[in-house]
Amino acid sequence: MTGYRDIKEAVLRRIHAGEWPPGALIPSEADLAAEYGTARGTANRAIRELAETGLVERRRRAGTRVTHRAGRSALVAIPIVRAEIEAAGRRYGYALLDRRIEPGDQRHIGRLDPQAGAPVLALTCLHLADGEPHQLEDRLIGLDVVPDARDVDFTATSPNEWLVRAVPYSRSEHIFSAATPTEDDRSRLRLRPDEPVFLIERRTWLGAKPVTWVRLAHPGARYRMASRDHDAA
Amino acid sequence: MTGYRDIKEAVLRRIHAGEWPPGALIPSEADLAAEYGTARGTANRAIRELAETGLVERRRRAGTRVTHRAGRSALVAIPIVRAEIEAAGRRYGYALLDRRIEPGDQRHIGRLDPQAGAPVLALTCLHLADGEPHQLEDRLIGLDVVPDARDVDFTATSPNEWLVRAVPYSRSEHIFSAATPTEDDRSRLRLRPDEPVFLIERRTWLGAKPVTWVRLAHPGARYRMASRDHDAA
DNA sequence: TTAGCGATTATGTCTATACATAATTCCGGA
DNA sequence: TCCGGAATTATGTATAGACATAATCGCTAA
Repeated sequence: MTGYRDIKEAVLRRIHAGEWPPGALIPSEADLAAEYGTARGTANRAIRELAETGLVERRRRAGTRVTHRAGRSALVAIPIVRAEIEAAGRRYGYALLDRRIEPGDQRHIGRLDPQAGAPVLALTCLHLADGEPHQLEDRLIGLDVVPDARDVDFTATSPNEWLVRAVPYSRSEHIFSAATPTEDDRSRLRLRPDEPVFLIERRTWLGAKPVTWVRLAHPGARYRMASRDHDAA
Repeated sequence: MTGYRDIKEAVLRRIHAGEWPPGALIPSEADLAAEYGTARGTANRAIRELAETGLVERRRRAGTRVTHRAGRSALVAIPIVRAEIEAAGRRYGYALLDRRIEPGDQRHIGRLDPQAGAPVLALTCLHLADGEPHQLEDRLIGLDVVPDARDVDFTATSPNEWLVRAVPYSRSEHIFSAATPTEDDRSRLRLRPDEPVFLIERRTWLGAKPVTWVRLAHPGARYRMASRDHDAA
């Protein structure tokens, strides 16, 4: 039985083999269905999924063409720090360094962007791997959007772990960069002289409302974020 | 007419509204189809696509549950440097700094991993934004896999632009990190004292054969890579 | 020559039905 | 009580047929 996966793999193989170079028109769904002896729906699903990964582009009436691979995307998984450390076979440690409730004001503009006056929970925590500082987390949580956060014991549960379980979100934004560490970074992450930090800034929203902002600082020389992407199949 | 998009949006909305919190079981395809007055295939496509984004998880017989958002993935687009610079409204500049053909040996292990003895094209180029150094590119191309690269004039076309047009690939891997610059980085990127670099390392394969390895160094203080992800819809 | 319109075509989506497959539940026998 | 197999159930996939929609092609008339 030929399934949509078989057609997908076959077309993928033929593209990689150079049978259809970038820009070339591949056979129509009807032709592929006839060639592989399936219903058009099966060929449709195969080619539709290839189009979703960006390998081909489809237009009604004009047919399906192999994409010129400008600006392909990579799927980067940003793991929960604890899972990441444990997956590497290291012992996870966690400490809450600071907890404050502040009125939302100018200080938070460009980060959480809270409604004026809405209270903001500010947390600072440290994640350790085998006792070594691994990630310094500075977080803001909008208490108007997530009132429950006020009563959580963040000495026991890290904000990340609590949030992903308790609060849904609809949109997120990540910024990656390399930076010269602040004095805080330097002492809390016990950085070597001149060691840079790898920064991830993440903001998440639920609808239009900002849920949380977080700055994650890692010892740059000791941190790597990896991703793999496939053409599917 | 209710389409699969409508069901997708409706379910998404109900999850965000808290009707089905993380871990909760959502109605079966049959129930959703009945509720929205469609065929099961339509509900199937809606929920299947939500599962592809990681919002829900599906298991045969056990049903569909809202995901506990541990380790969600963000889709990070890694743009072609020229497009990135021009999109920011800046003038793109490019220079080839070095070009060599070397026999593949130990030096390339862990990077391109070429077949022993296969020739390797090594390129160093600089990408500029408004005349300022923006990205330093060190690249290895396996000439056994991509023989055409030997005859390309890389003073006119950057390797990236040529490769994405001319060579398909089936798999890629990215590593992001922050690092202390090498002496080369420092002089060629005209870094300020103690300014770190933001590094992207990418390797791509065609089937089992390594196509290219590249190290992209950016002035850390002046470079940011951003991504946005949505729940779809 | 060309503007415009209808025919054509490939993709997009939906339907109803069918069978496959994985996983849980239930029930009976040892 | 515990084990194993059968029934049940939700998802996974395929089918043939139908109509919608976008875009192109080609013909006709101005």
